[in-house]
Amino acid sequence: MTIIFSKKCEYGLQACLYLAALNTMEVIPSGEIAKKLKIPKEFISKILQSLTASGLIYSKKGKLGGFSLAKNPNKIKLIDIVTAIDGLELFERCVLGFPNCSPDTPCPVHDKWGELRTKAYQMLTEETLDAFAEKTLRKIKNL
Amino acid sequence: MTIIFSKKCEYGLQACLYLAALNTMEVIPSGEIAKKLKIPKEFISKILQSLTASGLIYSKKGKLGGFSLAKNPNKIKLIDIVTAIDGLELFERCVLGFPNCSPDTPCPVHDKWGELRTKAYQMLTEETLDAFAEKTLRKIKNL
DNA sequence: ATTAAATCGGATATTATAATCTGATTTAAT
DNA sequence: ATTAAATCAGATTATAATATCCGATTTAAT
Ligand code: FES
Ligand code: FES
Repeated sequence: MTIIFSKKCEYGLQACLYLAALNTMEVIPSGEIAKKLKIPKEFISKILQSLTASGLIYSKKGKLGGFSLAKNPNKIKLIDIVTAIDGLELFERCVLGFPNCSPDTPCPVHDKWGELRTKAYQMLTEETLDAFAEKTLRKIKNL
Repeated sequence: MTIIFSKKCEYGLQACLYLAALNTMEVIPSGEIAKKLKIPKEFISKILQSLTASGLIYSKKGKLGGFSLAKNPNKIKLIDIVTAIDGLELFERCVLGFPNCSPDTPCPVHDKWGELRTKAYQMLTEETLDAFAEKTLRKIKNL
């Protein structure tokens, strides 16, 4: 096994990308999100609830309720979702599992790995959700 | 949560790096490896057993038994250990969890992520265990 | 031969993640 | 008012990863 992000986080990222791609202020019920992304409805529901608590997602209760992004997609970055769900451990931990990942106590691959995870962090940081709309829609079409 | 390699794989990598750093052909009992790396003895024992089955590790049974690398450290790469324990899923899977990661059906970060994981693969591939000996010993000293 | 110390195989326990279920509440339409 | 469809909170289940335990076997030294 090998994971970058937990399933929770993967689904959270997918759902936020999807909501951003829809480019609407209307709320979308979790059932529809689950159907479009082909992921379990109850699970994505829970995840969106927690993102609502984090303030990234807005939710509307009751009939005609659902979820939408809490702010403009050009204000949300992938790293925000990762931080809210998985945290930033990935960018602080030794890739070989040794304790105390730091330049002072480097493991044999610390330098190379440090570069890569910095770039991964940049990948999640430099663009906002609106930049991904087209590619998201194209990817979702093929599910 | 966020993982690159499973604990199994992390410990396997650590143990192989340690055995390589010792630069000896003598076998080392799992108890000593566990003590030096501060990891659970029973667990690393199992992991080394499976690596023995994979042919990366040599094991000697009975009193004065233990484990050593099955070949010269300059013939073993980190990727060999990763492949044996976690497999190569990390380098084939979509980082956002979408199905069908390929240039034909790219997710929004496919291109950037593809570059990074290629470099991660290189990191695990281009050097052999002997190259890591010094740094390994220095890291282990601080545990 | 006996003992001690190790791997080995298989089962078991523990913990974390993933997924589902249940019932309460909210809200819009009839 | 009643109904329908949604979020929400909390409990529960299922599955996988992590860790430990036990008994058998192997091997070296006494
Ligand atoms: S110590 Fe291993 S990646 Fe930093
Ligand atoms: S499709 Fe997402 S990384 Fe390739």
